[in-house]
Amino acid sequence: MEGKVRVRFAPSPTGPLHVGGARTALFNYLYAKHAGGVFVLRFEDTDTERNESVFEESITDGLKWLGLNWDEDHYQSKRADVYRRYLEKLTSQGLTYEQDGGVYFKLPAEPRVVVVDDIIRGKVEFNSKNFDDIVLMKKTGTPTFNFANVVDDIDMSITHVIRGEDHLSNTPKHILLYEAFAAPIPRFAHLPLLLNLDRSKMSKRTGDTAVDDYRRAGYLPEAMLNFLAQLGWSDPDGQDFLPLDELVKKFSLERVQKAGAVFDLQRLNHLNQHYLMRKSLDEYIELAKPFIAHLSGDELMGRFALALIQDRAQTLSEIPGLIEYFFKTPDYEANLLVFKKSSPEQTGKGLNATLTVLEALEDTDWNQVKLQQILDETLSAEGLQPGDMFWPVRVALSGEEGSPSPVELLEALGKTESISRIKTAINKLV
RNA sequence: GGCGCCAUCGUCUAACGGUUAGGACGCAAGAUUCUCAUUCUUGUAAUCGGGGUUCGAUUCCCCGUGGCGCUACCA
Repeated sequence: MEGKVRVRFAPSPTGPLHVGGARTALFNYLYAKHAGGVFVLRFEDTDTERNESVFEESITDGLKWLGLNWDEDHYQSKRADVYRRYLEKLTSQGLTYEQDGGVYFKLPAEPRVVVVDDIIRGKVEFNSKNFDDIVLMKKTGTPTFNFANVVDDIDMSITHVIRGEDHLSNTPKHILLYEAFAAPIPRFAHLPLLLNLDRSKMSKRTGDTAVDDYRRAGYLPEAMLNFLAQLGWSDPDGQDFLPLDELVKKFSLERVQKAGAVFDLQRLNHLNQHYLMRKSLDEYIELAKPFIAHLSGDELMGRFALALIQDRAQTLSEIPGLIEYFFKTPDYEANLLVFKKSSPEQTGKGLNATLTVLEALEDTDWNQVKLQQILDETLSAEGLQPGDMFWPVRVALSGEEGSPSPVELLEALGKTESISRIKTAINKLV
């Protein structure tokens, strides 16, 4: 029987959690959970110059937000004794030497071919004659990435190394170290890189690359998860929307793409809107709260407003812009009141007729069904076109070219405010 | 420069040698008695080039081209 699957996500806390890192973490998580294995989080914090604890928090917060819970965590900064012990194993075999205060690993005297057997890419051959001796310990006394990474993967019994393709070229050096330690070599899987629109490596981008940027912009974790999962992997059944537990069930490294994948925001937006629209109103309100804290007004009306725009926002951060006019008097040009197929005269007629019937309407009848009925009746009684009435009433209430329908707005705003706004519109028109 | 990886619509991708090369995003048009959004329908658009292998290549091999990565006492 094979040993239990153990994978690791090994970020260095020199920056906030990057979307590429999140994708790597996700694939590790999916592979581990699919196999009933263990997902290890290992901070590779040996670069004391660039490490910051805020970045550790960014990484753990980001993983938690996405629901990628880890089973163990480790810090390389706390494992100096381990590296010293492993270094001694190599030194006692005469495989190392010191130079300029650093410790180096001697490459094989005779050049040889090192084969990386990659799950995604197949067998990749490298010749050791193209490498330089490997630095194991810096003169500061801390281990290098190449050394600490391999030692930890051995020491933590990592069975599968799933990481970005940018590490493929380092892998033959790592294999040489595994061999020197007479340690079992894990399976490797090098993931395609995430790319900018211009197909350059995404980590070099200047815009939003941190997971937290997207969280703050109002993206949902389930949308981000779905998006990242399908950057380099595809569901065998062609499903576009899969929750995390479904991803776990269906994931396999065999279906991972070899070519780099462009991070296309339009697709993320689409996924986000999809998940946003399907939230219950109560959930939606909770999600929206932090984004609309600055808008004050009647709570019930706020609830109405959010219900009306729920299928219109792609991100939570768009919400305040979409519901602002519910909370404050809209500002717009008078000519916006006139529909393109109408005239100022007809528009005025429509608004005045509407005002008259609304003022006569009992408070108890102030609901969408009744309002729609009454407006329809008025329309035919006055011999008006829909654009002579529905459009200007809607603009009078919202001040926007695009918005929910007039009866929805009337119900949400209530009688007093609606009538006030329609009067304002009539005055604007003359 | 050296070493390595990669190559299907604009983008994410499907098609374990035989399909009218499929889906999704985007875009365009239409329907849903005003707009926007939603929903539905339709349309748009791809196998990088050249050689092989094969009865037959998106698929296998070689060359070219292009993109990317690595080549740090960064990870």
